[in-house]
Amino acid sequence: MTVIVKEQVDRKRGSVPAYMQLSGIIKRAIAAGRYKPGVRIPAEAKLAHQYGVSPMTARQAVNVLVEEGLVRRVHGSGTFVRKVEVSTTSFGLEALDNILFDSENLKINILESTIDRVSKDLRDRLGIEEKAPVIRVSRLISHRGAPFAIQISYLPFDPESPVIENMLETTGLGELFLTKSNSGYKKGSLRLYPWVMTEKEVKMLKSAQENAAFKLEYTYFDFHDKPCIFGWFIIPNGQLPLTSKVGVWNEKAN
Amino acid sequence: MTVIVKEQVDRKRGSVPAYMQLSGIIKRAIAAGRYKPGVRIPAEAKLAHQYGVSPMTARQAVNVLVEEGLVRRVHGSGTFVRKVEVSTTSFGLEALDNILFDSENLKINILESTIDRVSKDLRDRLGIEEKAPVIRVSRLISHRGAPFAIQISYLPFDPESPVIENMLETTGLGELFLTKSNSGYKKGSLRLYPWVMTEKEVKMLKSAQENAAFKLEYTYFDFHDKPCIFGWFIIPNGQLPLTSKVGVWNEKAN
DNA sequence: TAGTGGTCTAGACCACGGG
DNA sequence: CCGTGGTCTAGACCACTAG
Repeated sequence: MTVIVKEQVDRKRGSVPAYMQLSGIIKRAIAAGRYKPGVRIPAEAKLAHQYGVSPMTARQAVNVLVEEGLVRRVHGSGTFVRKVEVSTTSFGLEALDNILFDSENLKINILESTIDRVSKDLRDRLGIEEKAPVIRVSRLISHRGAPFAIQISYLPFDPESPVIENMLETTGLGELFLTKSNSGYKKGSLRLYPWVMTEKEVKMLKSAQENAAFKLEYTYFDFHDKPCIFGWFIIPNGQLPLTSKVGVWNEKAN
Repeated sequence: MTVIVKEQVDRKRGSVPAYMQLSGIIKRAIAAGRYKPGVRIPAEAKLAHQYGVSPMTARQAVNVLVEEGLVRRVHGSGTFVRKVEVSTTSFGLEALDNILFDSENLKINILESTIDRVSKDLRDRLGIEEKAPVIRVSRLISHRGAPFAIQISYLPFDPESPVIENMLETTGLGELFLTKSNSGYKKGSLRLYPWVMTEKEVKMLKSAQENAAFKLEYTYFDFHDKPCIFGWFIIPNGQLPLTSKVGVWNEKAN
């Protein structure tokens, strides 16, 4: 006969926090199928009482599961186990960040740098007036000696700002979007597309076999909500792993 | 002379929760550039005292900003305003979900359905033994009358399970991954690639001008951690908007 | 050692949902 | 109405960082 011993929360000093232990207990119940998708898990007050913790601590435990996308709170009615579906998926750009901030292994070549009067569409994106000039810079970004991506950026030309020199001086991508005259951005908006590279792009990026790529388009705004840089990266397939996990992956760890 | 009146937290019943008001106050300070990237915001205890709320409430206010990626907590040293960078970006698949669960406007055509002995690579992904047979189903998914995506899925063939009928019966994608013999998945792993469509794919999806697409690959696991479905979607460019916002976008709203 | 965030208590009342 | 989650209190002690 198998005796199921109810898991307890261990309150010794130096142990894993109580709320993490409790969230682990619930997570294991979900992973084992004891709490099935769609069913309600015990109320927070009940969890608190059963495991001898305070309501706030029980709540914090449930918060962990909410943030992991495992359960959904419904005010007034309960907390329910979610189905494992596409919905909770999200892809982060940490991988891109790791490369862009790895300044030691990063090399940036300016391919072209021009001042142009550009299309209406582009002026709209940058929020600038009638036929004002715009700087266009295209760069080849290499990482660990291999071509990694192409970057195009557009920004309004301001004769009073030493922006061009800064743009051209940029060696680390930590400051890629940053210039000395700008202490940062207030906000940004990004969009990801699939992209078929042109022959020229394939050649520059030396990805001979492959012409599928991501196009990552960005617009960043200053503290007056004025768009001040617009552009995109072309990143060949294989350079930027976009992965995501859903459901219960770490039920063992507390 | 301009008098700056310090914002207060309004504690009337029925008003916005105190922690949301306080997070809004801090957010506006960041948006206005009063708290610049890299600098420390006031300690939680200080916030609690200054705005007349309890420490837990002040903490909850800061939690909001942490979740929005605006600040970073450093244990023992403080909470700091983050730069607006690529790092905090993440792309969600809600848009895909909205289509896949919009069963009224969804139509699914089985293009092909076969039982094969497949390559070692594929058997490894499905965690099955030596040359065991595998079901392959390819579907054309249409939404509001227009082709939306192609889906390929592989799953182990089990003669004792009525899986094939279920797969073929599937009309709504809510149950696309689900079969009657399966109450759900424990976990899943997804990966997004750029993809250049073949002529055949372009023809089926009627996206004449365009052959750039996303390839969304998935593996889902049952409650024994056994991979039980593997496959991918081919989604032409323009069908699946992947967007993300970083930085301060809603400083007005509390 | 002083100051920070991290955890936790033992309650309270409110807002919401469904019977 | 009752049970649920949502907000909130007024503290406590611990863990960590930096001077």
